[in-house]
Amino acid sequence: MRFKRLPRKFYTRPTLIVAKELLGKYLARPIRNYRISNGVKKIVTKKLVGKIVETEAYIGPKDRASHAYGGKITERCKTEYLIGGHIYIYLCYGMYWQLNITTEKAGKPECVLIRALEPIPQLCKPKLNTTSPGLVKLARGPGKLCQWLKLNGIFNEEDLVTSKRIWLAASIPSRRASPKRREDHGEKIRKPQIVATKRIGIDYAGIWAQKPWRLYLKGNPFVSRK
DNA sequence: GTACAGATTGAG
DNA sequence: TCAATCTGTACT
Repeated sequence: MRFKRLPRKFYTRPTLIVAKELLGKYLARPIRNYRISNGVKKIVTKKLVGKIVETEAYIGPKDRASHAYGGKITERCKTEYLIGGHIYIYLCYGMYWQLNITTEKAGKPECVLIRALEPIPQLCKPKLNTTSPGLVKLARGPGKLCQWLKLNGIFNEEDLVTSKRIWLAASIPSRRASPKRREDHGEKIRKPQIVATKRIGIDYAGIWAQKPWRLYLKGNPFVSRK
């Protein structure tokens, strides 16, 4: 199976399970640019692909660190109440966009913050330069990854199950893959490979700040705050 | 209306 | 350590 998109049911499960299983999944982001050359409009397509290596779970309304704490609905956080599989993206500190993915059924304001990606050079178009020392910094951190993927408020409420400009897949394309192959669930991340720590930047949240809801792949150099 | 903190980041 | 600079909240 080649780059098959994660289905709705992947996202409509308990948030901590989704946050854990998002690790190792691939995020694809085709970018179409229009260039005018001699009065002729040309479409130039780029594509960025990265593996998710760090996530954080936000479980409102009980979670003091969640924007939906106490069940509040603001212009910003109302997106969190959509059914699992939608993008909740918001501006942090007035400068940096934060990419979240909603979980659970509609009306439950829970989501997963994507904190870091490992860019996959050979899957990007054009291919990334693997010798570049800047590769590791491209998407290490929630603000950085949105800059790299050119994500902003336009993507708020985007549906990852149907969107043509961003999606998630369990596995990467493989020439060896047979069409008859059984469903591919992608790279299996085993428990010892996952580190769970307290979330970053939410020390105001009392006991909720201590919850081990930040998850990342052990030893992965693309994880933030090393 | 004003004041201030925040799921960040890079410069000094 | 600090400041960039929007959004939400708690005030005046």
